[in-house]
Amino acid sequence: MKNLNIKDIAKLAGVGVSTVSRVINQHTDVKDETRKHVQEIIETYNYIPNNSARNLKRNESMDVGILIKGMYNPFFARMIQSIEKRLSSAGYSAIIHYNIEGNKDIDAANEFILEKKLKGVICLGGDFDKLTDQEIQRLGVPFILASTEIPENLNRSLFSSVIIDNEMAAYRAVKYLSDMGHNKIALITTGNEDKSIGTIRTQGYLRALSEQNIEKKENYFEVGAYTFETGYEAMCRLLEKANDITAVFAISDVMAIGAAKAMYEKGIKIPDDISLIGFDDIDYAEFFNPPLTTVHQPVEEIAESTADIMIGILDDNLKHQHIIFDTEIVIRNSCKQMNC
Amino acid sequence: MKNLNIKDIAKLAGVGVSTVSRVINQHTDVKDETRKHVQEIIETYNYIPNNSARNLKRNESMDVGILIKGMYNPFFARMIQSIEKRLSSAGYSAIIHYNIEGNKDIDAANEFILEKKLKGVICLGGDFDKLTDQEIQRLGVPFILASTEIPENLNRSLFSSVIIDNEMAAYRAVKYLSDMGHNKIALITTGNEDKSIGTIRTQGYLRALSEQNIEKKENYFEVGAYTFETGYEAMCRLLEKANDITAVFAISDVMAIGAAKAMYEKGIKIPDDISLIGFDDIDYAEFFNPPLTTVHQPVEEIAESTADIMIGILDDNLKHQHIIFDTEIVIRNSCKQMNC
DNA sequence: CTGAAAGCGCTTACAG
DNA sequence: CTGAAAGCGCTTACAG
Repeated sequence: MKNLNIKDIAKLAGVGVSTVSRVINQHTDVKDETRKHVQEIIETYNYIPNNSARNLKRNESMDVGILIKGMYNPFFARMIQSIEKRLSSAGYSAIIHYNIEGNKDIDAANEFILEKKLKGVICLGGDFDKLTDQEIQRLGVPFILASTEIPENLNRSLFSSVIIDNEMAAYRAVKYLSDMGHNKIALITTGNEDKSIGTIRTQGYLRALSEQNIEKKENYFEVGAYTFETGYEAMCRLLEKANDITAVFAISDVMAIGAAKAMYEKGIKIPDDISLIGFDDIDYAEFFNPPLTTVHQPVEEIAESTADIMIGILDDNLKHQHIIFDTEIVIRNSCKQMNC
Repeated sequence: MKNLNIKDIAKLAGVGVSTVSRVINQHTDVKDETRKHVQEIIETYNYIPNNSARNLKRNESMDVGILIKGMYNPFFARMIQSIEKRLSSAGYSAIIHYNIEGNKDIDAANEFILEKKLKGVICLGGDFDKLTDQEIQRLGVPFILASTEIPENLNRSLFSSVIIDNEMAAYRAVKYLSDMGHNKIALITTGNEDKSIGTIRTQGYLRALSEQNIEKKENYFEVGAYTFETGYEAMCRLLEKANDITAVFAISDVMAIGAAKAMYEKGIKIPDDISLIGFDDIDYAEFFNPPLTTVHQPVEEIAESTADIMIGILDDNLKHQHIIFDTEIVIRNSCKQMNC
């Protein structure tokens, strides 16, 4: 069964293709009678316009692309919803595209723009380590990076960014433990494949140690990969090689919770024996037992700012801007003052 | 800065557009020298072919679409990865599309097929309540439903499905509680907006009660919406209106964990005071405290079967089939024998 | 091995 | 209010 095209419908309806097109696109300048008739034909034959052809011909859309890397990020679903809502109340539509791991993000953005004739692109996550000014300029539309580390060498006037200060947040988390009297603080971080966020959070940990004059110990380090299992395994290794630790900072809640499992299995009580602090404040954190002390990510705010910047640039020729949200530690019960 | 098209590249390279096209598409019949030269021009000018034009012109692709409804489903990310891997080792590519809530799934499938010239479509989740044979036939390509309830009135030879028996699984979960001596078993399910899975699991609960001659009580029912918060709130209400319950069956782990939080807050111990059983066996279930007894979803198996059926139909003219996976209860520590 | 030309299915001036 | 025609950027026979 061959699919009908606009020409077939025009013939069936006894009108020109332009008229069918006008009906499809809800143009007002069609006689009511004609419109109804064409609509009937369309429904009867279940005609669906071909999007490729539309995109190809169309000079312009009202669409903003959301390019996502990292399907597992627990925040992205909520951020997308929030961004989508704002964009649409400003008259724009969001088109979501998940970029495959291993695909260069800036190239994906470019293709996305060309194919969908996008008005702008928002990136959630992604690796822009080697991004150049030239590459950004080539996009030709407003470009916003959200929740990803941005290279320092870039010309800031070419793009926007909405992030948190990961280094500072990690610093504060570790400082918090230190202030509670801990000086044997292990770190569960991510490995080399994660070039951005994990590395920066590790830097915050190191700065806190050095400012508090706490010696950095090699055996206090372990590496996972943003999953429960790897957090669990990392903690098992830590308990083997560093049985004197009194606190653990995991750079993601998911890994923190995996680590907690390892402790329970060994009969180690949180926070009585070891204090545990995570990062992200995912939904689970609050519901974990004991509720997990962690660094809160202002997910809604990031999403809303991102959308607002895009809309601002598109509507008012607002300039590009760079927003860094402050983070707060959410104190729950998984950390405890050291006995003196 | 205008974007270059294939014609511009052809001119710049001093060749015809067909040659550029051949280079882009890795056809073998181009002189090495020519190919290299064209490739250089493409890189220098950072030419990116327009996908809309390609899709429009192309008669056929080697792509299978994965149409997803419900970004929050914790399993879909893993399923997609698994399906993608299998498809690609059979020579097909997966194209992922997230359908927006409120959009009719069968229409989205149709558009998707037309636009991308898909060889087949796999649906993860989605609502096919009112699907008709005619609508399936109109797609014109193999159609597989995975992890979603399928209407009974459909002609089974027109599509495939890979699911678990949700009714039986829920039945067993409740039977398990009953076998442990519980007969005051509350249910946290989903509301009317969830027409498929929630309703079926509720039916399993009801059948277990009736077969065990346990009276169904209105005040043992509460409704949430697949989130922690709604699970928590549902449990709070349950504790108000049904303080004699000894067990709770939540139709999703996420809600079960929310419910657990409510119990902790009230000083109710799991499983000593109330037993708790969930559904899904999400990663977190094992790491919860106490580890959550739940119904395991064979996620990998569902994904692999789905991919294999698609490949089979595409390659060997295999027929459509309907697979129902058996589920097992994973016994952890959140349920306890009643004292007699 | 290469190029000119037709055509994929639309939208949009343009003319009426 | 309506239709014929050009053209979006590609791919693919076809001819050489």
